[in-house]
Amino acid sequence: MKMELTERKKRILKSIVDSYIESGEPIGSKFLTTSYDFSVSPATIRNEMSELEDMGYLEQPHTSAGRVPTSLGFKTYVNSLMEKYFLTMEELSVLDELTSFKINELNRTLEQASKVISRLTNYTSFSVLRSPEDMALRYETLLIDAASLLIVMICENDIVKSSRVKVSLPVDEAAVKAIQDALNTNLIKRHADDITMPVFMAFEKALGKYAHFASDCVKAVYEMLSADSKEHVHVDGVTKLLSYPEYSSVSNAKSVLAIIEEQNKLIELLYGLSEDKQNLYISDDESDGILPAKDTSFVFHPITYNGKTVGAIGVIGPKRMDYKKVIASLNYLASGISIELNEKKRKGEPETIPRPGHEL
Amino acid sequence: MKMELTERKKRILKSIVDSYIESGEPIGSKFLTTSYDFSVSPATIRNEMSELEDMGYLEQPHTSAGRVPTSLGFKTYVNSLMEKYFLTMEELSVLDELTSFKINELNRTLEQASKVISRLTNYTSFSVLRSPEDMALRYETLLIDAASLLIVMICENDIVKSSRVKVSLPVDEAAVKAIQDALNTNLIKRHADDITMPVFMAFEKALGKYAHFASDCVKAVYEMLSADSKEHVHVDGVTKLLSYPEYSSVSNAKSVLAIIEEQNKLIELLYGLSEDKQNLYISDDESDGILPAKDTSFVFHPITYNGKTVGAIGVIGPKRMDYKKVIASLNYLASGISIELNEKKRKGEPETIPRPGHEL
DNA sequence: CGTTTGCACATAATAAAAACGAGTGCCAAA
DNA sequence: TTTGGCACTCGTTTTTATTATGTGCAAACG
Repeated sequence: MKMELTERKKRILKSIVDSYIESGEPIGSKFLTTSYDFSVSPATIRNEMSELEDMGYLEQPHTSAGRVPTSLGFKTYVNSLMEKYFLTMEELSVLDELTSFKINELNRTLEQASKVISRLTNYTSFSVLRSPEDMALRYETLLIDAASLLIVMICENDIVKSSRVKVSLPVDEAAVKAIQDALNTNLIKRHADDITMPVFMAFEKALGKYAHFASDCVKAVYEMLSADSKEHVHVDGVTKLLSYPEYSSVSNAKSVLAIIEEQNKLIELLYGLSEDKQNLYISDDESDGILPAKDTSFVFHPITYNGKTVGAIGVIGPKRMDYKKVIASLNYLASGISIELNEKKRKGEPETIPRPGHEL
Repeated sequence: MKMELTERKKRILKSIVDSYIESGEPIGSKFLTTSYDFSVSPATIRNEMSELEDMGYLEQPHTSAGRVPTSLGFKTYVNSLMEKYFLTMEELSVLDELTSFKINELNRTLEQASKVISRLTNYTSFSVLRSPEDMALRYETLLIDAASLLIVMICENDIVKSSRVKVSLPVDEAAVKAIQDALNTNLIKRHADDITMPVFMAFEKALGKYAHFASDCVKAVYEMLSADSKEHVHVDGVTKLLSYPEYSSVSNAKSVLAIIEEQNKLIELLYGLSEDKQNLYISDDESDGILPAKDTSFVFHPITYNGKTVGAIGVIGPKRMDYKKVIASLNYLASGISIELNEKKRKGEPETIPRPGHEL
């Protein structure tokens, strides 16, 4: 059955999705004619709706109800039907809170972004900071006192981690220097699992007469790496989900909360999608396997740094969420963060830019 | 109306609470006689129950139902009636996972503890890391390259933070040294808000000819302090709550989830209670103002370090939670963590303890 | 005087039946 | 191609009846 998506069908579909987003209730033919002025009778609309249903854009919860957009319906709505949303001044000022409150750590920036998004859209939001794979790594060491030294791990993407190492034998500057050199030649792998026994032994050997510090140092590095190499997920506004009728049944609420809590699922999903260059996921009722949450959709936007995707911010909500607003907000924030990152990078080079006065 | 809590009343109350914890349903007189062998008739039990109700230990949801313990009932149960719970070998091994996987940072230790507790008890768990107020503070600085330096903040309680400062004018060892000295004399206050304009100016003055670095450095310190001086809350096993019938109504679920999300409330509550030397909170239906969650209780256990309370781990669940198990688990874990902390402290002093072999 | 027995009363939970209403599908006519 | 009319379906709500459980009380018992 081949069929054309005529102008009128488009308009009807758009109206249905719009109305459904607002009300959450199935949309009937009569409702459409009264509130949208199609200058045709309900019966005509019914015919069109019937065809839209055959084409897979709509479906009926049951015989005697109005119609509801399918996932396909929502997707085409997002991709070609919905109008652009222009953020109001108030909304922009909410979003700008983030960038005005400058934070060095990407980690916390993303958390803040998530908070802001949730507040603005009234959906649950999340942020993911990817593990910085393949980024160059180097170490600095610092003598703190005779019993402890500090190992500083500096990653290409500005992230700095440090760990204080307490040792039982006295250390001195020379030892610290030796440790630094040994670290920088032997422990430059990015993942905690890369530190195998041979690596450890090579490191120990490189330390020479300071080999007795090897164990403590490697342990510290191992901890820093393993804390760093896992993705950091942050979720905000969980309770907001529960305000929407689609989650008024506890079983539904539970399934979506489970996803939120099982953050690995979320990460998996993001990875899968970002390969597809897609950034909208709508959970299908036929449960395509990835996520078992009914009537739920995910929208997210990647955060890039130097062309690489270093994270994402996004929104989780009912399938009928206000996509135009959500997408507009995510775009705005995400590009803001990405720009800031890149600027910071530029600023990082020693270029003798005139400093602004102190701001506190 | 003055009344004695006789032995038999105690036994009846205990039986009721035990049964109610298990079933979650109101307990009737007949049920008690059949399952507990009181060698009296239901009518006698009824009389006793009626008196227990007058005394405030029990209440009836409605006329034709069994009885349910009140908050007072639960409290007396926890304080004097319930038997001690002995953790099984399996349970101990779950708990011991935590200590076997040694982590340096208190922060992550508490998170892990929270995870373990949630898994073991099947309730929602949380951990709070208090802001380290009044702890001594000092700085180390490190030259990274001509365009950036590292400020390391070392706190008495082993927590080390660092921030890389990028500057536009070239720095050298002398400058770094000057910065370190200036920091250690002028910025030793613990809270971000303590950095006022006069403090900043004093710091700038102390820097002498390196005053142009002042702004960037103070900004970095400010960020570290403000990230540090707020409490860190971690919550685990949220979805587990929803399995209990008391949260099958969405409104109830929402109210308790709101608390979990509004972490400030949680912190407030903990502070309030730890002053009272109490560590059990049962949300009263009359809503005593602090927390508006029905049928919910909180149990937590402080984590101490050098006698000071540095945090807490705890459990949130239905009022009828399995207190004996929860309390036993919390005790075990919390004391384990506290001991480890204190040991680490001792180990920190240079005492030339023979090192164990490397463990990876 | 504490305990027991028996019975009436209250009420939540469950089930079944009835009335309602919103919306479609289809057909014949414009 | 569109429209009005109308029967039909099916979820929702309301009503009514039924059942079950546990208490409270009074009178009887040891």
